[in-house]
Amino acid sequence: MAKIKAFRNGTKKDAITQKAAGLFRRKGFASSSMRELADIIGVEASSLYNHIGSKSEILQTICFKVATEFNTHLQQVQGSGKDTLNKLENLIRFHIHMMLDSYDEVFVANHEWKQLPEPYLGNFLEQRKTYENSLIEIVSIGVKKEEIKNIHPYVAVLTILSAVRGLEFWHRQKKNLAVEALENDMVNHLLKGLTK
Amino acid sequence: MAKIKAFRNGTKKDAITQKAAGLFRRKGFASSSMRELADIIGVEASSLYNHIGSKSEILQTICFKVATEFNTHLQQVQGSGKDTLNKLENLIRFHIHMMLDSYDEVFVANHEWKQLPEPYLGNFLEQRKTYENSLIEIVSIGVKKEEIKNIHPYVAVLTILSAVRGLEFWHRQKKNLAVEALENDMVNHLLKGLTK
DNA sequence: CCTACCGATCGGTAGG
DNA sequence: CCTACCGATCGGTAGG
Repeated sequence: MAKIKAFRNGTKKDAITQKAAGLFRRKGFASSSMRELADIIGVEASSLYNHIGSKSEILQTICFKVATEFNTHLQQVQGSGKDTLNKLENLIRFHIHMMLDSYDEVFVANHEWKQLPEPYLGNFLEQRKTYENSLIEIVSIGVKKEEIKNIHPYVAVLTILSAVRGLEFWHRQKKNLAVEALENDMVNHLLKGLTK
Repeated sequence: MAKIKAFRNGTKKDAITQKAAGLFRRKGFASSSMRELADIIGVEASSLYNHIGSKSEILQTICFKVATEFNTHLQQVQGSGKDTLNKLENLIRFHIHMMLDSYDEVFVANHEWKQLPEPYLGNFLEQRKTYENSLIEIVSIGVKKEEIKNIHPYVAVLTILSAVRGLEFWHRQKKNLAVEALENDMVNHLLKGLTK
C-alpha cells in the first residue's frame, strides 16, 4: 500500500510538472501563477504543495531533466568513434528531435533558466558551459584533422546550437512540411551551406 | 522654455527606456519591478510615471523601435537589385550588427514580446511574420533562379534567423575573438557550410 | 519630484 | 484535498 501511495504521488508530481512546462512556455515562469497552474490541474492552489515543495522546484525539475538528457546523449556521441561530420550530424538531429518531442520542457529550459535560484542557477550554467566546450572540442579536432573547413570552432558551435534552437518557432507554425524534410534540409544547410 | 522642457522630458523618457532595456534583459520583464527600475534611475517609483504611462508602455517602445529598424533595413535590401547571396549576406551582417550594437533592446524584443498586451501583441507578431515572409521570398527567388542550392526556403530562413539571434550568447562571453572574424565566420558557415 | 497610500495578487502555510 | 488566511510585493494614483 505504501508503494502504491508513493507511485501515485510520483505520477501526480509528474503531471504537475508536465502541465507547468506548458504553462511556463506559454506565459513565462514569472508571469505564471500557482493559482493558474492549480486551475489547469483541477485543484486549489494550496493542494499543489502536497506534491511539490515550491514553484521554483518545478522549474528546477524541468531544467535539470532536459540538461541530463542532452548530457547523456553527448557522452554516447563522444564515445562513438565516428568522424567529425558524423558526430555533428548526430548531435544536430538529436537537438531537432528533442525540440520536437519535448517542446515545452526544452523551451522552458532554454528561456527560463535565469529564474532559477542559486545554487541551481550556477550549477545549470556550469553544465551548459561544459556541454558547449565539448562541442567546441569536437569541431576543433575536426579542423585539426582537416575533416572540415577552417573555422573558429566556437562560431560553428554557436551557429549550430542557435539554429536548432530556432525550431521552437517552427513548432508553432505547422507548415505543410514534413519533419524529415525539415530535419534533412537543416542538417544539409548547417553542414554544406547554401552555395551550390 | 516650453521647447526645452519638452526636450528634457524626451531625454528623460529615453533614459528610462534605455535603463529598462538593460533591466528587462537581465531579469525578464515580469520579474523586473518599477521600484527596481526607479532605483537604477535614482528616483522614487512614482516619479517614473511623470515620464512614462505604464510599465507595459516601456516594453512597447522597445519592441517596436527594434521592429522598425529591421523593417527599414529590409526595404533597402529588397530595392538593392543585388543577387540572392549578396542580399542574404547583407541581411546576416545587419542582424549581427544590430545584436552587437543594440544588445539589450534586440534581446528584449526577441524574448519579452509575449508580455505585450493586445493590440500590440498582434501588431508585433504581424510585423514579424511579414518580415519573415519577405526573407522567404528572397530565398525562394534564389532557388528558382538557381543562384543557391535547392532547399525549402522556410528552413533556410529559420536557420539563418536563429543563428544570428544566437549571438546574444556571445555577447556575454567576450572570447578573444574579434567581431569581424566572428561575423565573417558565421556568414561563411551559413552560406557555404562546414564541408571542405 | 516626493510622501503616502490603494486594491490586487502573489507564493506559501496552518489546520483540519 | 479544501477553507481560510498571512505578509510581501506589485503597478499605479492622489495630492502637493
